[in-house]
Amino acid sequence: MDMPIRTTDEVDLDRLNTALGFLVRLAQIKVYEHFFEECGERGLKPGEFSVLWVILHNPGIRQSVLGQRLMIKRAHMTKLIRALEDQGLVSRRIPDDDRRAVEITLTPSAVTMVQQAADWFFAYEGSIGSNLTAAERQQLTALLRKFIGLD
Amino acid sequence: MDMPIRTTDEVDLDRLNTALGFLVRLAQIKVYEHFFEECGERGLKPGEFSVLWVILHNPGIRQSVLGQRLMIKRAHMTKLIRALEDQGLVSRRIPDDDRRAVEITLTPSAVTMVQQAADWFFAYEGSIGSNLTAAERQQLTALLRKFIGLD
DNA sequence: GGGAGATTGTTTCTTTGTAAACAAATTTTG
DNA sequence: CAAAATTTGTTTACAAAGAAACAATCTCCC
Repeated sequence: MDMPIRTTDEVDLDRLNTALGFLVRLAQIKVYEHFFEECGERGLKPGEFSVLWVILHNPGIRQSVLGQRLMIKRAHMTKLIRALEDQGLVSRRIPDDDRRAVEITLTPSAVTMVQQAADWFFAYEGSIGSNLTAAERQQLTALLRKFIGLD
Repeated sequence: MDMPIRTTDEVDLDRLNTALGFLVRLAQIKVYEHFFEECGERGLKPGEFSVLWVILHNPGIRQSVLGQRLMIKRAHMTKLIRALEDQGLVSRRIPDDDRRAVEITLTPSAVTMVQQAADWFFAYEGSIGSNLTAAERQQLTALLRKFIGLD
């Protein structure tokens, strides 16, 4: 009778070892855990920051377009924007030429706040993948961009 | 007054373009969407399959070890295993040498089921990243493995 | 041996995100 | 032009996943 597995590195993943979807999921979880270790106390989550950052760089962007680019579903986007509005960070405007749509802008105070948050956010982003060499890191970034279709 | 953004590819992501954590998140969402397009009707989700697959290859594995390897939190693992048990796919055994732990095994019917599911699951896994060349795909896999610390 | 602390799993509560049904406005098409 | 189909955002209901508190067991150390 063989010994059952007791420790993590004994575990045999077999074909899962080279399954791209599986590896991406693990990478995503690792990134998230790493974020909350380092920036958990900052009060701004990765999703919130990226939404604010994109609005900063694309003032008046429509909710639907923002959602498409960040791959956030409409139903969820509504809640995110609503919460940001409640915090006084964004304002919504219904354009005349399409009264279904909503155009989103940062409030003046949010502009400075996001610019300051960018300091620690991108410092954190840079610290991800520190077990890779600079070349590997850049290669991984490029491959992910191509994989996602962001080129 | 400049025109607000109307279409997805006009959106300026600025520094987010090379932010590894952000790209990983997008990749993960893309994988998930792709999975449900192709395999949504199969009745077995990626998380469930990977749990069953790892139990198949590591019979008697402990719940905690399984969770560590797949990066699934204990609280969530309890629910997953419970659901699989309710479907008659796994059985739980409390070992004599540590009566806190739970050892998990596939039921005989689950063994054949998982082996069959592996056909379409890994076919799907192989279809991920079809916009990459074979070399790029392999490179991405290797980099992700190193990034995760799976070597 | 026995108490302090760690590990393992469970339960409960909350957060995050999705799905489906809906309403309003716009576009398409016959 | 008017009916049909589509787009956009919201609401409601639900599923997936994590956090914290807890109970049971085990380990360590005196």
